[in-house]
Amino acid sequence: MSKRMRMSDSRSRFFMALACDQRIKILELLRHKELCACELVPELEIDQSVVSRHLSQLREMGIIEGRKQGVNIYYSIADKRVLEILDIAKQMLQKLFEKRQQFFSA
Amino acid sequence: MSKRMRMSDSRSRFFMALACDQRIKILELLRHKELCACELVPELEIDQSVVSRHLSQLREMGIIEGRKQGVNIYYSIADKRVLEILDIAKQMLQKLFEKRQQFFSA
DNA sequence: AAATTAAATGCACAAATATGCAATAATAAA
DNA sequence: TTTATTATTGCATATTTGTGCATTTAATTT
Repeated sequence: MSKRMRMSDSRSRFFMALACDQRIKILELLRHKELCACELVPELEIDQSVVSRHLSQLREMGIIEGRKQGVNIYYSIADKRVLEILDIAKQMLQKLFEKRQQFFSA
Repeated sequence: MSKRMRMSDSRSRFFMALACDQRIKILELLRHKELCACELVPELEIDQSVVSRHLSQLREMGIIEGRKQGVNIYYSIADKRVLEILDIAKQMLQKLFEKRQQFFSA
């Protein structure tokens, strides 16, 4: 057993999957329509292999799912509740921003 | 600008604050009553300095807040919606677990 | 003032993460 | 079969993160 044991609880792993700009952007892009990796690459402006890995992570956590069609794999949100989480986080950050702004202008 | 630019979006930083066992445990401990760092140390079984840093991170994201009283700083949940997020994540993972178990026993 | 308790900070280090490049695998189209 | 397109995987690397130890700062108590 190492000195430090990170990521043993499932929820911390779940949130880790959301703790990345690109993956959040992927989820927002998938919010309304399914897309394949090759369509996501130009949007995210990172290497195709990196997009593939981000998609893997989200899929492993059951957040998205893939539908194979020909050479493509079309991804979509597997559990819509993740969108609820994204929305609550946005609200919380908005509130925090207002509170901090108020503090600095007082 | 470096080759890689992580963590520029506020939400990814927010989820990063939740992407750690100890910090989730802190939030669960604070769910019903406020506690000071010195009370959290024995529960988490990590160094006092580390607990202090975890608390800082959660506070910076507006998730918890501290109330100073004497030498102690009593921490509590600043925005209850984070508990909603924790609960939704738990539900999602439970569902995922059931789905995967079903898959492996089919 | 001195001692005590609590919290924060500087420093070093191991582990994890995101990334790009290159190569491979899988599938469809010619 | 060959070619083209798409997705995954192996490898190397820079950055980030979590951690502990030691020290410092802050506040109370003696």
